[in-house]
Amino acid sequence: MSKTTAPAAQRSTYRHGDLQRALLDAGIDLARGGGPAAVTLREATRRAGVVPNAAYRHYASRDALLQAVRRAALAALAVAIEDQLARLRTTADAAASARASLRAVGSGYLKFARTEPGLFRTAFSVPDALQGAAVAEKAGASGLNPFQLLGAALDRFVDAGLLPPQRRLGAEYLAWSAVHGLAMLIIDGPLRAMSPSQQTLVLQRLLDMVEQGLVTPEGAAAVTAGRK
Amino acid sequence: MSKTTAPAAQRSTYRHGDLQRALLDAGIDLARGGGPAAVTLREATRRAGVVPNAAYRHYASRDALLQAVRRAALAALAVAIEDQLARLRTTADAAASARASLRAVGSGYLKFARTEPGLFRTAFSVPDALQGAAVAEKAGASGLNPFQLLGAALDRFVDAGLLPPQRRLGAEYLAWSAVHGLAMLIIDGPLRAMSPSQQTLVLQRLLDMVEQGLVTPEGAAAVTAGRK
DNA sequence: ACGATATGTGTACGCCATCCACAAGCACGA
DNA sequence: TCGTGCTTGTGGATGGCGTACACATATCGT
Repeated sequence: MSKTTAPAAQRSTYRHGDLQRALLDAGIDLARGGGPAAVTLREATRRAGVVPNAAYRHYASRDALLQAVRRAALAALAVAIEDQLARLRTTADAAASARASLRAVGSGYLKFARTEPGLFRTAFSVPDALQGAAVAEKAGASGLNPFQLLGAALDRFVDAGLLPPQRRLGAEYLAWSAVHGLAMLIIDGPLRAMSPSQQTLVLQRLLDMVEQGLVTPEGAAAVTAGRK
Repeated sequence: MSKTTAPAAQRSTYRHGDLQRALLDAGIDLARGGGPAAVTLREATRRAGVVPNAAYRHYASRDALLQAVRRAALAALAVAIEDQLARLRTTADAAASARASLRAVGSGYLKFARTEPGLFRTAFSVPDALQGAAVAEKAGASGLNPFQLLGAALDRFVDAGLLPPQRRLGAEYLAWSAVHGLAMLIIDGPLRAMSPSQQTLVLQRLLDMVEQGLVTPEGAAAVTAGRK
């Protein structure tokens, strides 16, 4: 009876359907709660109702799973940024809307870091392989990169004539560094204790100064004139 | 013979002398090579020539040891910054020397991040206790904090009349964020692949823009006038 | 000289990643 | 239709890790 026809219950669970996806989801959930250190093969498989070794059919190692979670976290950050961008009302004033979109990117970035610290930390955690020394960069460049979104906001500054193209690259690094650095300092740095309202206020002032650093004197003059 | 007077060799290793320090040194060495994940109680005790549990007489947990290593790494970063500051030639021009010291802090910060990525990552890694949610901030504030050094550089901007005091706090956040963020992006972010020479060039331009963001229009005018 | 205290040892448990051999389901061709 | 072979999950084992508990040994104050 048990030999020729296996019990249906056992057979139904033997094939999971989409274990790869289930493991990834479990990993994301773990990262959300406890950062990269919390995503463990055994717990992920446990949540998927499967034996630990089953994971190896879909991910070469724990680090491979973590890498997938990292990509997902990065994508989630990008979505959060796009959310903020979508909130913007369209305006005819190119300069104003360029500034607005930079602010949207910044606040989306920060909001994600604050509301999903585990995922944020995971997104920027270091793969095991890189811990020691430099490693040849892999392809990557999957769609919807947060930094690309920030770059797009800078494009609008260039289009609006606020930022001369030859200063574009330096401006990009400044904006990346400022926003990312602020998020890091707020997440686990000396700014951790600040209240959320104060944090957004700091972001506002920081972006003011970034703009002041970005905008070429002539551009700034033009804007000031236009504002009056 | 073996009862009344124990053999000297055994007695000499039973008391380690300064195991606490030895464990910390081992931990620092491990962090240097492999980042925070590499500092493990068992390996540290192994290097100190002692059994794993001995560590618990000096550190309450692995995380406690890691915390000590973090503090040491932070102090090492501060030393690297002071090194760069010490290289500066003294000048009468207050404005010029303020700018120079900001640059020194920035390049010290970045140089440390590049030459000691393991320690840098360890310095800013997150204690286990904080991984999930916010936690009441402990005292900390030990001497020689990198961020205090950056603050001191900004003091000189204020003293030189380049930065109005009421903009001081925002300026501090901008400078922190920009420098720290750039270091992060270079260590494990999208700027990892850049050559060191290009990285320092980016730092230069970034600091230019930070200054431009810092300096009040009147101050800038004064400086420009003075330069001519 | 002796007892309290600090420091290191031994043994053990549970969690983890990972390796190997095996079994169960499925897909496709003889 | 019945294999035959590939994919996916299982079982069992190994070694590393943090950590708890009981024990041994050195040192120090009285």
